Amino acid sequence: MRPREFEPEDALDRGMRVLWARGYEATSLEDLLEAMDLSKSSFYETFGSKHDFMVAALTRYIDVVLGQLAKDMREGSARDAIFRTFDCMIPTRGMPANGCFMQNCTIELAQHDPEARAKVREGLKRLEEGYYRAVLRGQENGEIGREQDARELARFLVSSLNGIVVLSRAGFDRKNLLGIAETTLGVLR
Amino acid sequence: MRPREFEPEDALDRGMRVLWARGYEATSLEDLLEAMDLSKSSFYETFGSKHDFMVAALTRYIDVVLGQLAKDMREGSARDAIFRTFDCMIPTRGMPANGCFMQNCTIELAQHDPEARAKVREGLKRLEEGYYRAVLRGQENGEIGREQDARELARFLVSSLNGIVVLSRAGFDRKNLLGIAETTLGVLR
DNA sequence: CATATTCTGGACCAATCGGTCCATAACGAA
DNA sequence: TTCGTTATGGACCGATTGGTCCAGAATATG
Repeated sequence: MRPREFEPEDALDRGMRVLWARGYEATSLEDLLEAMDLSKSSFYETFGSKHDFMVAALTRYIDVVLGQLAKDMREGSARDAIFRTFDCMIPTRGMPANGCFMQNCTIELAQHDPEARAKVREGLKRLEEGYYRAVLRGQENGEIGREQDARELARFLVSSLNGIVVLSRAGFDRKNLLGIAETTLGVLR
Repeated sequence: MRPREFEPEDALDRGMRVLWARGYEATSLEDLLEAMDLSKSSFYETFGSKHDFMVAALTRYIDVVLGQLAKDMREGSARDAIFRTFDCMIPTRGMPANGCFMQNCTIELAQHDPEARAKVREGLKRLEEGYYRAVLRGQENGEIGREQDARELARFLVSSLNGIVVLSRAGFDRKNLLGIAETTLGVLR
């Protein structure tokens, strides 16, 4: 046996970042190979196809990024926890505003690509669950009123996060985006 | 002089719908020509290039769709007017959820394409102005409290609309999206 | 009807696309 | 060191990409 000369996960991460920044269709295989420092045969041997790779990258993004987001939301003040999810998706000034890879895939692929669509819906569901639990926790400890349905609020937060991320990709200032996030939190009363 | 055999605006509209549904990169010139019922030479003679056409389509979308949206918002109850903008961007069950062409361009193009970026920012600004005026009207006639800054609320509404549209493209039910819209309106108190 | 002008269809182009394949290099096991 | 196995680089593929160009069709004008 001859061992691989690359780490599949590292390569996946590097390739994901390219798809994230440029989009699926606008990224050529050559772009991917260059970023991943891989030969064509290694790429196809390991990942199957460009499309398969995109699905793998999306899966990993949902696991890693959204997993971390949901994990960070599990403790402390519900309002703070929720605000943090917004804060960490808002790019700091000067950083590239790549938005959210899952959102990019939603817009570019979800409507015509069943696999991408399924992944995206799974990711959105996980995000909603994270918010749902945070809202419930907030309602239990009195931070958030019980008049509004926790499920509705969770869906509202998923939508709000996506809205902010869209505007970040359009180049809105961090300051304005944080303002929107605060206005959003105003619903939780 | 020989007269044109097609109506440029009609062709622009038909082509725009294809870009809207499939995205810029995923749409080939052949796709466009077929949808527009045009020959290649007529296309290039009239629109210059695929990229120029996309900019023209985006310009027209902003003028027509967002113009209508802003116009419909100018009268009557501010809350109702704002809600209507959400309602009309939420697809009815069974209809294709193409979302918002400007949003699609934001995600797919704004970061790397300066022209698309400029158009998108102009469109978002116009949308914000529409909401701003509606919020001011609401604050003047007592529908909306004066505690919150109208500009902040306008930006929040732009963001919220975009969030809902993203979820619509992900396949969320109209019922849930309307629920999100109502929760959003709850901020206007 | 003749002519000048403009529009159209499609041949044609180089470049690039995603993907396959194989000779060879590089390693683990013996 | 030899052998068997696997990973790698790159040649190669047909299809498609966006774009150019021109011969000829169609029409307004005189």
